[in-house]
Amino acid sequence: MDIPSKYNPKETEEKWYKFWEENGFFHAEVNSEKKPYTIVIPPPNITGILHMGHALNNTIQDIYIRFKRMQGYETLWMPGTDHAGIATQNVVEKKLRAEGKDKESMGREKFLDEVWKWKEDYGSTIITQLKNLGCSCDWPRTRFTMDDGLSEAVREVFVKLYEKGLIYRGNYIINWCPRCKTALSDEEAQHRDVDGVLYYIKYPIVTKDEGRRTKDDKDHVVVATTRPETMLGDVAVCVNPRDKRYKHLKESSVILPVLNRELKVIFDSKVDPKFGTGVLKVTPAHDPVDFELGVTHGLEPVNIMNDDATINEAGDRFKGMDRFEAREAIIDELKERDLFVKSEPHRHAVGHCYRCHTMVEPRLSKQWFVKMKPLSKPALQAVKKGRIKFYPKRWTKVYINWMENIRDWCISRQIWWGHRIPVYYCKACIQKSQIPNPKSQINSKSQIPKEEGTVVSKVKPEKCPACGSTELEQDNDVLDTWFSSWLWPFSTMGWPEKTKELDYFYPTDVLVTAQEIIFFWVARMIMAGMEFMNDIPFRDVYIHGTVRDDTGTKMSKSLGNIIDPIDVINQFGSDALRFSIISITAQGQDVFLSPQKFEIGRNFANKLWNASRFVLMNLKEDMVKRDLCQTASDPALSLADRWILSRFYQMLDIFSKNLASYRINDAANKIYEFIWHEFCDWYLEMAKLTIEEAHTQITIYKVLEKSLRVLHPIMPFITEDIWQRLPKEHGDKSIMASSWPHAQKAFISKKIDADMQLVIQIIQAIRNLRATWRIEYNKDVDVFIKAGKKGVVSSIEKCSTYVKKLARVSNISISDTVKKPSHAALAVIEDIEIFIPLEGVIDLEKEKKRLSDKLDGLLSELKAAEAKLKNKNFVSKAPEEVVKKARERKESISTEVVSLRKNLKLL
RNA sequence: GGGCGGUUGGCGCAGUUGGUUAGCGCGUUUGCUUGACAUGCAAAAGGUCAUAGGUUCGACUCCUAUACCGCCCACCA
Repeated sequence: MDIPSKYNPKETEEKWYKFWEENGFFHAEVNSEKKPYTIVIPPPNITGILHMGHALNNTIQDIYIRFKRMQGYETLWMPGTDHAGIATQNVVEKKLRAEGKDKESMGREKFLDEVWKWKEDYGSTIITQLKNLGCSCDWPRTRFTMDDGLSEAVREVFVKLYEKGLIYRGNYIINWCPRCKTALSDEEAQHRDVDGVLYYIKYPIVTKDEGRRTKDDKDHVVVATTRPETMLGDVAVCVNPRDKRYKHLKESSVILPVLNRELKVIFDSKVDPKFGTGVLKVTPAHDPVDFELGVTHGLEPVNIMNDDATINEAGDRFKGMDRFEAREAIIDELKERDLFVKSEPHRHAVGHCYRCHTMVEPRLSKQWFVKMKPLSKPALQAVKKGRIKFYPKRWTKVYINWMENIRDWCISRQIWWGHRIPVYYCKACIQKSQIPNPKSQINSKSQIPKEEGTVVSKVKPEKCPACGSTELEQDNDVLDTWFSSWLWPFSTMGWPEKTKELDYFYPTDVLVTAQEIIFFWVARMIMAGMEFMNDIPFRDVYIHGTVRDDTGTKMSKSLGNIIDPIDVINQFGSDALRFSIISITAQGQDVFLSPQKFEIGRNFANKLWNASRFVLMNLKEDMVKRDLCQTASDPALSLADRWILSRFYQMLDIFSKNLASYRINDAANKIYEFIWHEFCDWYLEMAKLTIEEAHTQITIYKVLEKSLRVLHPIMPFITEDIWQRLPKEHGDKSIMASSWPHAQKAFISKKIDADMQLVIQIIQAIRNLRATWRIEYNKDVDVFIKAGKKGVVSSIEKCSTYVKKLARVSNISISDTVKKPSHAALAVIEDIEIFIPLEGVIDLEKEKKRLSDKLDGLLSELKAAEAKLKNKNFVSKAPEEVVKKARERKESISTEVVSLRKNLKLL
């Protein structure tokens, strides 16, 4: 049988991937004969390129898909990408800017054409890369969140939720990214600790009743703020009603410095007297707490910022300045007017845009929201009742905690790329209607009144249902990308149509994802599944760790600490990447990567390749086409044969159990251990003795062939390549279409394991003696074994050929009563004694001399070490570490002396 | 402020319900080009499992506290 001496991953991977894809092995169809097994891919975004997180995530999914496929399930792995509204728009805008164009002058239609064109050109990079990784996705079913079908699902959901009163439009404080110029959801604003400054500013007091002022009262209050520029929008100052320090302010108002506006003093328990000075400036348009205060105290918000966070006309002479510029300018002015008290460093968490990392601005604006509380209830129940299980379990608590404190979801985005909100406004009706005063509606239980002149519809209505006007305009905003992703498990299968796919493949079996995405996606998918499918979207959620570099920092493009999976694939091969990353990722733990970690997989692939080469070089085709079960009863089977079969079936059992409990690294390491340290290190070496014989031929073939099948989900390419070179006793065209090995408990024998264990221990003991006594590696020795009480004479005798071969022994004498030969080396295993007579094997005199020379050297070293430690100056003055080391050194010398003396005695 | 994770030989990590000798990879030392493999083989050195208590016949494993590192969530301006 023909096999190259070097494994070439690149060539192999291309060849077999093409073979699998062309032969339709990835494709799943509704099949009533088989049970379905479904995974939906967490859709990567079209601007993305494959990173290590993807590599880990998709390797895990591919392992399960291949495993279940071999177990006879109809496996669907649904692939796709998401349109990543903000990210993609940013990328295309940047590209256009480089070409001297901008989206405003192009207009919406033309700009969107450009984005679609960009998507055609670059949007499938990641798909190609997933193929390089070996992913066996059902590519003909590939979906995109802006496909017609999925867009239809989005509109359907919007209308349904609106009609149920779960979608509303309102004026609230939202997170605003001044760079992307759009609203963000709470999840999209990522809190990061920032070294800020807390500024203390005087607000002069205007007292209506001068007579009530005492002499001690100051003529101002001091307000502490981290964002002085927002004072342009102040409408009040607020203190805690129980704060005695500020009782005198009851009838007063204060003057807003800089703008000289008169501000009310209000009292509210929301203010923490312990923070700053206990006086809060109230800026309803630019802070969520202040907004709430504004609502309860009936204050009209003053919006001071444009959409790019520059100051608008409400900021008077600061108009046009950037928010940070304005901050400086205001502080300067306050200092000039002696209204500035002090500033102190203040570390606090500030939201940042998750797409461009710009500091987000809390901003009052009119947006669309989803009311989440009603949706969260069934989703919470599904997890609490155990219908959906998290692995590792601890994420359950994180999920429940978030769900129980869920807040309304801001879903409108002021960008163009995405699903345009299916809402139409009738110009005539809107003019007639009054926009209601903002009330604190977030999480409120009351029904939200629908605005007049607003038509929510999947298709553009011909005319306004109220007044009949045809002047209808669609909302300019688009929906949050996650508003389409949360429907993914069913929208990809044709929902809202009742398709046979949905019926068969839904709910899916497992969702594999990273922790960052639990709130963005997992939680919302569960809510959507319960609401629209009336069923859970998946049964298991496996949360794997985050991929970090070897210093523990999260890998990210901006930090430049990326290890590109494609580089690793080019250098070591996809199998090596897959095996390595799986093997070092313990369940749910973060994984720290460095380039050399991928050598694990490369070396393993090399080992497997060479072992297979050895087998193929020695295999006789006509001898292996036999049934293993028939062979099992063959008395000719040797101890080694029986042992490796016993070990294989134990490994198989543990491997499957580990996969079932999402302990994938354990599974990977189990097969690694088996192939390398049992099959190669021991079985192949022993099999060399009887390689011509039928029992060895069949065993070696079966164990290799089955091991390849077990390893295939993790290392699909190399296993396919070797498998194809094996003699064909099976009709399968591909290993990926072959069946998973059946568990055969009958082959597992603890007795066989123990017998072999003894043989291995004896061989290791003899090798150890050979090394310590410096016996030339190719010199055969005689061995005397005194068997202990356990009566192992016959069992050792039976396998003495193994000992002879693997430990280079010419003669073995075993009995219960062997006497210690003179000048013999001794090893002990429990009550078994092993002797090697050294006369004639090594030069005894020379060895004696070598050892006593060494002993002399050690003794003088010991003397010196002892003297050093007796030196009081050294012990008291030298650093503790040094003294400790000296002590340890002394200890190790004395133990060496003891063993050397013992060995000398033997000579 | 709340929650979670980690602390195991020089380095990076496993250790599933508490049970004989705590494993793996890298690195180190020694020997080996042995007809599958030097991306390898053989042998070896190296750990009081962060600290202090507790439960138990028995604790790396369970409980309590402490320390350090890291992550997530959060409207103290």
